[in-house]
Amino acid sequence: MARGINKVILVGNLGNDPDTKYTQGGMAITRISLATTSVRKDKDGNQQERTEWHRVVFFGKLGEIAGEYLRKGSSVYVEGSLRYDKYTGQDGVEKYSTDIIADEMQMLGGKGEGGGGGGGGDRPQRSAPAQRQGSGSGPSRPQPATQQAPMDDFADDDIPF
Amino acid sequence: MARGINKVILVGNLGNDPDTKYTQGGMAITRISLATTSVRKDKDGNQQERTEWHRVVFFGKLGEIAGEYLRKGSSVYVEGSLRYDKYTGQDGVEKYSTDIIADEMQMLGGKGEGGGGGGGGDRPQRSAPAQRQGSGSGPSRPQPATQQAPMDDFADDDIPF
Amino acid sequence: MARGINKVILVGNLGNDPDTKYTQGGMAITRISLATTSVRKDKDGNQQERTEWHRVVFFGKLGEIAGEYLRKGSSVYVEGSLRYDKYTGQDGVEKYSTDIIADEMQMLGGKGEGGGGGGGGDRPQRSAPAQRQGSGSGPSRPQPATQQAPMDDFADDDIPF
Amino acid sequence: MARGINKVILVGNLGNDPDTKYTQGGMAITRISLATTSVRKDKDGNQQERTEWHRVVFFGKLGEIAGEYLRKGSSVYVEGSLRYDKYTGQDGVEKYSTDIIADEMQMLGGKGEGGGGGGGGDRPQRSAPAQRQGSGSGPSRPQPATQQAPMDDFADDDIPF
DNA sequence: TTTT
DNA sequence: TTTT
Repeated sequence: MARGINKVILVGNLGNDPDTKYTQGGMAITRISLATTSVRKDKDGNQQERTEWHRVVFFGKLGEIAGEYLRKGSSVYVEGSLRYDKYTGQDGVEKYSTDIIADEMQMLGGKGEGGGGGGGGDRPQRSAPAQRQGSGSGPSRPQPATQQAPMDDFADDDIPF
Repeated sequence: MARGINKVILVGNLGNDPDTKYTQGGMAITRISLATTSVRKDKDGNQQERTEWHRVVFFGKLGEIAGEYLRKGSSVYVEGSLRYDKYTGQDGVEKYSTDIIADEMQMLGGKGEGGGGGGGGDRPQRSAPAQRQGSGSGPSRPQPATQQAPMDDFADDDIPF
Repeated sequence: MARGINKVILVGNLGNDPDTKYTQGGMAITRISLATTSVRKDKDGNQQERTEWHRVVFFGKLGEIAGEYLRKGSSVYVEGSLRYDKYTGQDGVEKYSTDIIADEMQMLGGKGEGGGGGGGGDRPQRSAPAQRQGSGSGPSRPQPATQQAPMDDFADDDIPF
Repeated sequence: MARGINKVILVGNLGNDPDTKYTQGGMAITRISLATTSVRKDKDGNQQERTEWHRVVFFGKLGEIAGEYLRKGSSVYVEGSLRYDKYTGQDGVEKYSTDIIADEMQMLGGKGEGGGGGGGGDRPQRSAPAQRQGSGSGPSRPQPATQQAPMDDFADDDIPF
């Protein structure tokens, strides 16, 4: 049984096109970088902005939809949970990453929306991924994420807890 | 104006007593480490548990209340927003931290509840902090948190965005 | 595809024991009345309390768990969505009801917790409902709920949208 | 102190232009009717849609912003709490209403967005309400809301709990 | 890196 | 009554 609640709700814009990969078992894993901006007045009365860049991960069916319909600039609602990971970088140094594992998504329009797009968290008929990419195959765009974490070879087991 | 929604909702238990410090201006900053556990069945049908340790930060009035009433083991509801920071460690290496900046809190009872306690996000009359601790004063308990970030000297400006 | 987000998050206490019924198809439908209280200071500086009584409905597996483990006084976290219904009362007058259709639940302890209880939103092994109750069977406790709506005969189709 | 959590999160579209009134003390009270639609497959495999119409109320500053920037068709994020009211209709019959008392709002664009609009939950400089309407003054558009509740004369005290 |  |  679960103990506790771990819930994240985001509405923001993508800083880049989604990055979709597939596990050896064929499960889609799509990553996006999502901006939310807040404002406060500092003590001098000036407007101060601060943008957080959230690393959001979509698995499976949701990963396919996200990869197909979201684009740089898209506005999206995401619901999910926080996952903290620890890994050893190529430089041998321990690093930490924070991801939001999405379990619900809804497109909200906004600039960057692809051509025929539409989509949503519950889309009934959607096309299959255009093609399977083996891990490591294809040009892997640089990740703009705040916290870099490697994500190259997936087991099918690499799913959100 | 804010652009986007950045909201976190947690219900979990404290891994340690809260850690309260005060800015030079007297503002309380309380940190807790909050556990949430989820379960899934792996492909062999075994129950697999995974615990996330969230770093939650309370500022000002909420920081005083959290520091006074929460204890190791306490169960608490927290609402806040995600903040990602980047800093240079003492070893000169760039590091990243993720905090949940709380803006609402509610005690839920459970083990670890202090003596007369009570408290809540809106508690009307509460006592002032017992004493000011200069930064760095006192034994700083080891944090069970996933991601270590230093937090020693605060300006009064060091408040959530 | 869904259009929009309709989400409710509650933490509160049950005003009565749960009321579980079963559809002809054997699906459990459990209703609880959940209290949340807020406080504000009125203009005279007096504390003013106000309690909302939420009608929460659990279907299926969650309905069985809720009926088995929740009790009057139990503290519980509920996540769900709002559903507004319109029906004609026995007096021939049109009436309206508002329900929260739960899709997640988590017990938080507190007074009223049953004997061996435990439970949670994801409990793996739980016993089947002790017995089927035909609609109308058994003493139907008075509901403290704000808005009364009849709920006697269910089709198996009477499930949350 | 508050006991419990009572939180609603909505993303939807307005079915009509907002309805703004002012209390005698000059506080804005804006009401909107917000649609969220969900879909499920019935047992015959057909897509079944269901739309909920939420009555959302904005008070004070937020009421002014909502009244000024939202329009029929606008897409909006709303966060608030549930409030159930009971009143006696003009026919002498007791009735019930459910409102979401908003405490955060964010425009999401979409059709129906007014002219120069913009706005958001935190908008720094915004114009004052065009004019004060005494209660009862002006043609009060019919409310499209699901549950009708009278709302004519406000005391300044008529604010969310 | 987004967006308004 | 909205929207996709």
